[in-house]
Amino acid sequence: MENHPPLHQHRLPQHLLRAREAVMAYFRPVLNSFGLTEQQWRILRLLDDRGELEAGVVADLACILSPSLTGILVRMEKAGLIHRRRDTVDSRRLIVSVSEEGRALTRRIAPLSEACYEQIESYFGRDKLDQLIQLLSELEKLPVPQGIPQFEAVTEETTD
Amino acid sequence: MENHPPLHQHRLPQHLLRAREAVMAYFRPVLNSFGLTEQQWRILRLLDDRGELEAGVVADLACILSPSLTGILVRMEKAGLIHRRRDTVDSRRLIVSVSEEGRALTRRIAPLSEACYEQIESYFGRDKLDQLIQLLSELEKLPVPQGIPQFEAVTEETTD
DNA sequence: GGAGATTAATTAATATTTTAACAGTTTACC
DNA sequence: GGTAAACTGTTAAAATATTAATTAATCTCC
Repeated sequence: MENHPPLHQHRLPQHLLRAREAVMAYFRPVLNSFGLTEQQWRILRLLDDRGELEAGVVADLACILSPSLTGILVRMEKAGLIHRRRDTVDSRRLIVSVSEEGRALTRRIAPLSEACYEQIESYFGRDKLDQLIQLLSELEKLPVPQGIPQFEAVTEETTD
Repeated sequence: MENHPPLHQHRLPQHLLRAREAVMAYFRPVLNSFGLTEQQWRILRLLDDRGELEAGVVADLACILSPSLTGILVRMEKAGLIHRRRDTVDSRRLIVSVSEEGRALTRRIAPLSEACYEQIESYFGRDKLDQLIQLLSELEKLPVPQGIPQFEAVTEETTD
């Protein structure tokens, strides 16, 4: 029967936001100096790692909603970074892959990205970094909330 | 002389993004059902906690850049959630405070927010939640990167 | 084999992000 | 006392986010 403080004072989303902001302060200038946005870099690395992917998969993995993705992919193709084509079997699907130019750019940026990580590690420590990644990986696996159950607490009869 | 794997495979920013996405999946429907955006909710709670604040402070604490904040505050005032006024001493400064209507809305939402946290805790565990918050708090304190040192590796004369 | 449900991507409309440039105030310094 | 520098917020323009509606293709099942 312990009396815990309210959980919402944890401000988990805000901490995640601010932590990301602190980290991105290191990476952003590098990406921008190559004319890339954060989203474009996420997509480039994804395609470089996994080969060609369906647009929907890119959206999921890169945390970009499909309406945003449509425009981003168009601009990236126009910039020569990727190729877009329709799936021959199911022509609803859009298949995306990195171009040679995009791959070359990725290779140029990778060492600079690694240098950013080393700066961060030198301040934050390898152990805590690993520990943090581990916790985040688990948190990402949170089950999708079922049917807005939050409202049962409000719409159900008040039994007190 | 151990050979660590490349740090950039950690993908820290992406993990922070996806973790936040997983968490916000719980909160977003609640906020949206009250017609609030994430940013508006961050601002409302900030003002409810700390009383009236300068716009610049709101921007810092809520992780919103000032150009975005300008429009958001105008719309929030139009919606009756906040008040805006100029500082009488230094008329450059904009003072923002929550309205009665905004405060009432905050009070209605707070318990639903708490319910979301409890769902998340029941899955993730109190210990790991506390541990994660602790790590994030430290990461937020990363020093601002100094002068884009990443480029010394690229702009220096190629000696090969 | 075809009407209706489902899926994948796109368009539309509005809000927010991001970088840069700008305008109005205040401060500092001579 | 006046001017340049610094500060605070705003506007501008392009990109992205968000929700809803739409299009096109596939699937289901009768």
